[in-house]
Amino acid sequence: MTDIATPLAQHTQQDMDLIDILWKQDIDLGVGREVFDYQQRQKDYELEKQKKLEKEKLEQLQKEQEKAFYMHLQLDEETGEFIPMQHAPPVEIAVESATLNNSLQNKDSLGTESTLSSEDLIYLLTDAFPFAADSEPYQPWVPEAPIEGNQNFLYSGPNVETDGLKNTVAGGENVHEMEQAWQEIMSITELKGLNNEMNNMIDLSMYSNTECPALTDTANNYSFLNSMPAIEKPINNISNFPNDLGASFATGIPDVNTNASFSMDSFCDNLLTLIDTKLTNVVPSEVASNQCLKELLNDTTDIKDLSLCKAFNGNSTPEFNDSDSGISINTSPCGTSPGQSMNSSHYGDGHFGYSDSEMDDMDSAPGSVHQILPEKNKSTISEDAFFSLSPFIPQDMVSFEMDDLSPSANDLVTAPGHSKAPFTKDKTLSRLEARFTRDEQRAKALKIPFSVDKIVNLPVDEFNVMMSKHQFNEAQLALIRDIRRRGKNKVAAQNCRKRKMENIVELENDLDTLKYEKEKLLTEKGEYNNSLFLLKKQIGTLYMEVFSKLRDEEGKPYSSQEYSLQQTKDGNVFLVPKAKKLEIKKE
DNA sequence: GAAGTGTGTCATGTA
DNA sequence: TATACATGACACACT
Repeated sequence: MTDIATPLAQHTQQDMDLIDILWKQDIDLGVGREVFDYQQRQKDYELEKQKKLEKEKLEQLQKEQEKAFYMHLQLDEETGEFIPMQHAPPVEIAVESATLNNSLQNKDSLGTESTLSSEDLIYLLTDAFPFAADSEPYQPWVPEAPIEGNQNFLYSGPNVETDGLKNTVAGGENVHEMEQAWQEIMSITELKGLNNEMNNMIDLSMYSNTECPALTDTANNYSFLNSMPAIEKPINNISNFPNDLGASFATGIPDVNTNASFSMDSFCDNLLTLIDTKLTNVVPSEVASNQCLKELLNDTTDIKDLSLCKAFNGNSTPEFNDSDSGISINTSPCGTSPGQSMNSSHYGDGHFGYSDSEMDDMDSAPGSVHQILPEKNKSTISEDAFFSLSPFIPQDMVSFEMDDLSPSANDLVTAPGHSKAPFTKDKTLSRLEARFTRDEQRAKALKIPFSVDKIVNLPVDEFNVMMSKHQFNEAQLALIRDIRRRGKNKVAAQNCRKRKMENIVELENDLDTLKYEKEKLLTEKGEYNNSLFLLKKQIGTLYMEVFSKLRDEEGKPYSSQEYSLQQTKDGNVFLVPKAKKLEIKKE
C-alpha cells in the first residue's frame, strides 16, 4: 500500500488495476486518489524539503542570536543569575567572527549596537527560544570542515540581518512565549548548583576524552552551552565518561544541541538517569571482569555527590558510602582483603577435617587467609539488588541460595559472640559479616547446597529427605549437623533468655502487686487498730459507768480495787471479788 | 580500663 | 537411641 514510489508510467496495467482495487477499498476510509499519484507526492516531497531547509536556516540563525544575546549578559556570581551588562561593551560578533566565516560577519550590524534595550533582549529571547512552537525533528549538523576550538560558531546560513529581523518581529507577537522564554533563561541560572555538583565529576577525567570523540565534538559544538559558564563544566565533563556512558550520551545530546526548547532540568535528568541506567545494567553482568567499571564504582563517592539531582535520589545508589573505610581492597572481585572472613573461599575443600574451632582460628588469623579466587560466577543471581550490585560481595557469594540472602531477623543481628573478626573497626566488613553468619560462610565454603535456614528449621522428616537427595562427605555431614544443632540451640537460647526476661518482668510485676497488697493490709490494720482502740475506750467507759452504779447491802459503792465485773459465756454479768477472780483463773 | 549488656556457643539435663 | 528443647556457664564484642 505504501510502496508506490515508482512512477505511474512505469506501472503495468496489472499494477494500475491493483491500485484501483486498493483505492476503492480505501476510499471508504477517506483516502483520495491523489494519494496514489506519484507526481502529486513528489510535489509534496519537494515542498517538505523546502520547508525543512528553511527551518534549518532558521535554527542556524537562532543559534547566532543566542550567542549575541549572551554576549550582552554577564553572570552575577552572587545570585547566579544572568543579568544584562550595565556597561555592556559593544557586542562585537566581529571579534568572534575573526574565526567565523563571512556570513557571520554580516552580523556586524547587530553587534555594533552599544547596548541592547530590554525590548531587544525580549525579541532576541523570543527568537532564541521559540520552544515548542516550531519544534522540529532533529537534524544533525555535520560541519563541512574540521572544527577546532571557537570555530564552533561557523555559520553558513542566510543573511542574518534580514532573516533575523523577520524572525524577531514574528517572535515578538507572542508575549506569553516571551515571558516564558525569559523565565526559562532565569531558571537556567538555577543550575549553578548543578554546576557545583557536576564539578565533582571531574575526578572521572581518568577516562580519556578521545574515547568519545563524537561526544566531545557534540559537546563542543554546542555553542550555546559553551557560552554559558554555569553549565560549561557539565557539558565538558560529559566527554569524560567511559565509552559506554559516553556513547549513550551522544545519543542524548542532540536534544540539547538542536532543540530550542531544551531544558537543563531535563538534561540533568537525562544525564543522571543515563548514569543510573548504566550502573544498574552493567554492574551485575560484568562486575567481576570489567576493570573500567570497577574504577568507576570506586569513584562512586564522586557520582553520589550528584544525589541532589533527582535522578540520583532513586534506588540505584547502593551503599558505597563505606568504601572509604579501607574496604576498597574488598571491592575487587579478586578479594585481596585480609579481613575476608566472609569470603568463604579460604575455607575451601582443603580444610576438610578441621573442627569449628580450628576454622574459627582461621577466621581470626588475618595472615592465614588464603587468597583463593572464586572459581566461578554462578548465574544464580540474588533477588537482593545489593548483592547483585555491590562490588564488595564476591561474585560467587551471589550464588548462595535465596534463603541465605534473606536471613531471619535473628540472623541479621550482628554476631559478636565467637566471631573473631580481625578488623572490627571496619564497619562495612562487620555489616557484611553480620549479613552472612559464620555458619552460612562455612556452608558456602563446603559447598553445601542448602541454606542455613533450611538446615536449621526443616522438620526432621523433611530434613532427612533433603539430606538423602545428596551425597556428602564427613566434613559436610558434620558441618550440617553442627549448623542444625547450633541453629536450634541459638533459637533455644534466645527463647530461654526471652522467657527469663519475661519471668523477671512477671516477678517484678508480682513484686509490685505484693507490695501494693502489703500497703493495703497495713492500712487496713491501722484502721482496725483505731477501731479497736475506740471500742476498748467505749467499753472502759461503759464498765466504769456500770461499776459505779453498783451498791452493796449497806448502800456503799464497791471498791474497784477489790471487785470487778466478769461476764460468763452465757452472757450473765457477775460482780466478782478480785481475789476470787484470781482463783477462778488459776482453776 | 572496669562494668554492664547482648549474643552465640557448649555442655548437660529432661521430655 | 535420636531428637528437640531448656538452661547454666562461658567467651566475646560492644557500649
